[in-house]
Amino acid sequence: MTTLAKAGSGPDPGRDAEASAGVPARPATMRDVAAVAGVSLKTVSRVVNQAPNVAPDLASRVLEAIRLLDFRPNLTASSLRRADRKTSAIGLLLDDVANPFSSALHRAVEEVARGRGTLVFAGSSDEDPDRERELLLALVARRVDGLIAFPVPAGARNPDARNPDAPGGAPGGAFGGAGGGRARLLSESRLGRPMVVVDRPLPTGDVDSVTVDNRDSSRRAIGHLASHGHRRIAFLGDLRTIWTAAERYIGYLEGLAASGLPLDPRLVRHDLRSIDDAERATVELLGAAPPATRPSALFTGRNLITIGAVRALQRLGLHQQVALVGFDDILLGDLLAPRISVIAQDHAAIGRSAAELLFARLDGDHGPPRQLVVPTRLIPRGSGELPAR
Amino acid sequence: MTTLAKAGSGPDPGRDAEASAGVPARPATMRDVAAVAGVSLKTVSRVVNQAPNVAPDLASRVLEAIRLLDFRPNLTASSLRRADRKTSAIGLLLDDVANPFSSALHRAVEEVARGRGTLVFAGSSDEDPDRERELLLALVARRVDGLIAFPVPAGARNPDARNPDAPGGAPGGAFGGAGGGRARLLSESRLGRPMVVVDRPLPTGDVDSVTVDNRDSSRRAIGHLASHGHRRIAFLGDLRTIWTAAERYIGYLEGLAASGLPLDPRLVRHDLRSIDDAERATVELLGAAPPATRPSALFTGRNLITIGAVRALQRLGLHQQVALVGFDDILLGDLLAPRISVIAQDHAAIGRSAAELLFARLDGDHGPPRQLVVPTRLIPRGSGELPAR
DNA sequence: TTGAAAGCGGTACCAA
DNA sequence: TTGGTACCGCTTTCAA
Repeated sequence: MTTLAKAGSGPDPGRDAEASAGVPARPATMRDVAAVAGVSLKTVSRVVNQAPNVAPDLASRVLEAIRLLDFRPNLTASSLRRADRKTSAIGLLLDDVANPFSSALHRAVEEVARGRGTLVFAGSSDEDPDRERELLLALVARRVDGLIAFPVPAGARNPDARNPDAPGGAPGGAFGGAGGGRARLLSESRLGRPMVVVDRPLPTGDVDSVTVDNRDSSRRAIGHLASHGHRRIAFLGDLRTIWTAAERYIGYLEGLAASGLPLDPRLVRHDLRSIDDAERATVELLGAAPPATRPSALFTGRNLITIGAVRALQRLGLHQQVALVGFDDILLGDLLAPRISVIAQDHAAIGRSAAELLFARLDGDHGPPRQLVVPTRLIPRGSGELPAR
Repeated sequence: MTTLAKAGSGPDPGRDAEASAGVPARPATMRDVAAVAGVSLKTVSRVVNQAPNVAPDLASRVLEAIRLLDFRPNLTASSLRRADRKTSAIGLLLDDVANPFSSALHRAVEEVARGRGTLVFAGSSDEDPDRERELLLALVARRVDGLIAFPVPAGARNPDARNPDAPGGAPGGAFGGAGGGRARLLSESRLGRPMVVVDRPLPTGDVDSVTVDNRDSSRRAIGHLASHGHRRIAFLGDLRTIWTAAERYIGYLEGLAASGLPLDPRLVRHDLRSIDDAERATVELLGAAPPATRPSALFTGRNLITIGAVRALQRLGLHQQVALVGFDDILLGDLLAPRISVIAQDHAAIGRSAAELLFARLDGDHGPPRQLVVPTRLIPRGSGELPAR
């Protein structure tokens, strides 16, 4: 018997359905392969996993059957039984997968994961604690090996209290509560698997994190503007409850102090949440006020704010007069006139570091929590070098 | 006995490990919950799945045990046995998750998936057939319910022939071949699960697809420029082997014809793969040539090309003279001077349509393949309305 | 070197 | 209403 034999445990009614009408056939299993190849299930397993010590003729029979049946291994079934329990999948919880910051980080995480044969589940929290919770539970329900997450700030909005039947991946709604209520899932770190947070650390500080030196780089930005003669530098920032926004503001204050400049509260605008907010605030700062109280330079604390500020400057025709340094690079910032000077975060490095840290944990690193800080880079392109006056 | 009883099948050595040292405990199972609650496994299953007809007191005992053990259902185990076999996960194969087009589409897919309790595996093919294949196999190995993919064009590069031990999710390297060689996996559609392709259809045309009306919108763009008096309109496009690039070029030709303009081959540049390529080509078109043969308007076939063209125009100081319409919107295109007129693709609509189509298939829609076409929008912002001369 | 049997964490089916 | 038992596709253990 040199060719394939339909030997083994007799005819296989399950697979026969394949030949019939357009009904999608059940995918072939190792058992099917074993039956067609006339070997045991275990032998198929050995061939699939490239185990040593399989007779060449048996192996080739199995390979042939695999081809014939279009068999593809079921990793979820295998991970269920395997000793290491790994699903070779990780979860990546971003604020918004479509945000350039997030997607650049995503890409870097993907690269590291790929080198480890791992796939990435990505999701957007929209800074909503309920969405964060829902996603986290769905990820854990699928037994991801680990998690990388932008933690949702504690004070974030929560429009409707607890959706009664949220469409979470897992049925049932009784899980994950450490005594019910709106407990923050992330900080509990009771998810039972390694996690690395990015962009901002958790208040508890007991979780691995990767952030940038927000404070120092903001201080440097102010120093940079001051070195070009600016003495009235405005700050435009996001919600102060957001850790990064708060840090950048502190850096601003430190920068003023270091340059011997006084803080003028009239030059500070917090809580800007959108491009429009920023545009309005910029117009206010520059338009209404008497000339003597106007800023000659702006420090914008986030990319959306930078965009709004640029828009306002252009509208007012002041883009060649008022200097600007923005935190976080903006795409095409080098096509504008003047080109926009920024503090660039290395999103790829952040993602790479986070992924490498996570995989180190998965490899058994049980050391104390690590707080990595990735450096930023001040890119002078023109807008930050406009002289005062 | 009103409180929880450690009844059932006696002591549970597995769970006892939890209390010991810092060793991460095995996650609690339904069996553990059953033992603690003093009920059968099946009753726990009923409670978890919110099945009707469970006595309230039993249910609350189970809930209490769930809380106590921090139990979280294992969806992968459940999907293995469940009749529908659904993993509630889909695969999204993009060219690059960090590309704005892709990530906007990703976000839209995520939203639809979320409404269905489904998570999204995202990956980047980089237009590399080997990466595409690797990702597809990894996705199938995890038994995603369906797939949404940017198909890698047939003629795409393939730097090194078949990596001998690619770190694919699945061990072994004998799968997916329809007879070995570099067979295109996507077009075979032998993955055994529903798939929707986006951006470009498959040559075979037998797979659901969502694209935009590349040809018509390009024709409209040319008509738009012609209506502003332009008679010498240049075309700058990507590789002609890419379907979208080819369609847009045809639209360009049709547009010229419709406006009664001759085709001047000297105004056509194909195979531009990067911002730099486009910048160089634009400089060539406008700089070297004698004035009479220079274009008064540019039609750029892709966002990277548009950026390169803008950069060149600015460098040459021609940005207020030479008109420009670009295919696909560019972020911040409205901050430039002049603001850039574009044919905007509705990436969110593409993603939404693709996801809805996919879920319709998952719901049992067995109709013939559908080829959806999403309309585009010509956004006049200034650069496309500069007059000729 | 090969295979039989148990079992991973759940669900389906049927009996009590 | 509740529980027992087989079993999903695969790996592990151990015997042949």
